[in-house]
Order: sequence, then C-alpha cells, then structure tokens
Amino acid sequence: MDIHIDKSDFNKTIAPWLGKTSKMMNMYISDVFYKNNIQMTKQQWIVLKILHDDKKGIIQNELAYITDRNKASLTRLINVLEKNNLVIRISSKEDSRKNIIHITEKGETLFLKTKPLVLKSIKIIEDGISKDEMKLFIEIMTKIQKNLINQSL
Amino acid sequence: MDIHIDKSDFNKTIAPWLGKTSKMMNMYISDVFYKNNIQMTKQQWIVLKILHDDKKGIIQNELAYITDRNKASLTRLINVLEKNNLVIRISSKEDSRKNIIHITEKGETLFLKTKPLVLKSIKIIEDGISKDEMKLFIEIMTKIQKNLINQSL
DNA sequence: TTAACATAGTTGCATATGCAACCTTTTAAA
DNA sequence: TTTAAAAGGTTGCATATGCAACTATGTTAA
Repeated sequence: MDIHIDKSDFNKTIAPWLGKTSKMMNMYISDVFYKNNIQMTKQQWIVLKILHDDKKGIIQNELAYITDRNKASLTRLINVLEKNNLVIRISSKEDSRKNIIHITEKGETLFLKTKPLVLKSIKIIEDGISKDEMKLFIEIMTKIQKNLINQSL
Repeated sequence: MDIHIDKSDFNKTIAPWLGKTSKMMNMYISDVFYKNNIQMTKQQWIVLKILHDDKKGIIQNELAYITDRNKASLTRLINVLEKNNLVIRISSKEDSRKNIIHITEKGETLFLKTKPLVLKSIKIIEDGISKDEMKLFIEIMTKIQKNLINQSL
C-alpha cells in the first residue's frame, strides 16, 4: 500500500505512541493465546492470575478496581469465567451483598499451563530494553498517571 | 475501599503499565470532550484531524491503516462521521472500488474548535516530562513495536 | 478473452466495556 | 427505631472493534 501521509506534530506526542503500542501488545497476546489453542482472552487471564495469587478469594468490586474496569464490565467477565468453570462466586457470610470470587481447580490448571506462555511473550516484548530504560519508562507512566488523576479531581 | 492485593512480579513489566496508562488517557480525553459538550469520540477526532491535514482526501483503506484499526471498524467510524455531516465519501473515478473520504465544512469548523482543547489536554498529560524523557519514551515504544512486528511475521 | 486471483468496502456475529438505572443489603442519622 | 444514604452487584443500552464471509470491481495469467 502506498501510504503518503505525514502524521506531523501531534504524533510526536505521547498519546498516539502509547495507544498504538498498547493495542499492538494486546493483539499480540491474543494471537499467542489463539495459536496455542487457549480459549481465553487477555482480560480473563489477568483475572485468573490475580485469583491464583490470592487463594482466599477477592470481592468483585476489588477485582474491578485492580483490573481497571468498572463493575458492570467485571460482572460480565466473571460470568464468562464462571460459565467455563474457571472461577466460582461465593456469597460473603459477613455481608451478603458481596460476592467473593475464587479460582477453581480447573482454573488453576489452565492458569499454570498458560503462565509460561505469557512470561515468554513478555520476554519477547521487552527484548533489548535495559533495566534503566524499564525504570525510566515506569517513571514516565507514573508521572502521566499522576497528571491524569490530578486533572480528574 | 480496602485494597490489600499485591500485584507482584508481573506488574513490574511493561504491559500492565502501558495498558493502564493508555486506558486512563483515553478516559481523560473522553471526559474533556464530554465536559466541553463535544459530541465526538477520540477516535472520530483523530480521523477528523487526519482529514484536516490532508485536504485532498484519503482512501478508506489507508485511513484504516493510519488509524490502526481494521477496515470494518473504519467503515463504521466513517458511517457515524458521515451521518453527522463531518466527512463525505466520494467514489474514486480511477477505481470505483475505492472511496475517498473528505472532511466537510462542518467537519473543519468542529475540528478547529476542538483542536486547542486537545492540545491543552496533551500539555496537561505531558506536564513535567522532559525532552529527554520524551525521546527515550518514544525509543522504547519503537523497540517494543519492532519486537512485536518481528514476532508476528 | 476468459478464468483465477487480488483489492476495497460492507455486513453479520462476537466480545469488551462504559454509564446509568435499578435491586438488595448494610450503615448512618434523625 | 425508622428513615435516608451508601455500597455491592446486575442489567439495559450504547459504542468500539476484530474476524470472516460476502459483493463488486480491477488485475493478471493462461
């Protein structure tokens, strides 16, 4: 294809770089899962990971907070995972409004199977990036997040 | 809310930082538009910007490529913009399969109205980030994108 | 020239996700 | 204690977007 557009000034700013790279990364992970016959989205994987790390279970609202999505979106994500028997909702005895989400045996097994795949993908993504660069990158992200949070108050 | 989860190792990697910051940025821009009574999404704005910069019009497929989305998604984005009379589809005389997208007068007016708003938002987002940091940030993004492209071949 | 292939765009189907309205349960206040 | 407010979760509605199938048009090769 003959692309002749000059993206100019605006594209020297952070936003487009961030958005594009993030999108590419997401699509790459999707592709890795697909090619390895894993019927799971990246979002589902992250939830499974969090539940794997915290065996006592997590309340839906907290999960929503941790995974940076609103509770409606999380409800649906959990619906899918529960339908596939990867997690289970248990109503809290202390506060019946709350659901505590636990990972199931099947969820554990699947997570452990996929973990090396994801770690390998991360290695590939970060190939050639030095410790110093990593550190600075995280510093920059932190600054941006602070700028955004301050503005939203 | 009492959040007590340790996100651990995985969250020292680039992917989660990138994803979260990108998401926060998108939501911030949405919010700025909403608060300024601009009935437009960030995606629509970017298309409008590209068409503003290139008055001779752009073929849909190229627009899809430039904006990093597939052609189906772009078709629908253009549908919305055309319905709102911000852009217009013109069938190419050289190749009737192609549609050339042009920005309309109304689109120009709206774009010029929103541009300062977006530039101001970018300034806010990038506040406190030095030239050197910007340069390194873009270098890192470039490296990651190269890593991803090499893998997808 | 005709048949096979390639390209541009659209549409059906699926998933992801935000917001707002709503229900239920709990907590706080009068 | 009764009422009001807050919190957790679900659902309806809207948008965004990817993939695959499909149509129409254009290009290439036999």
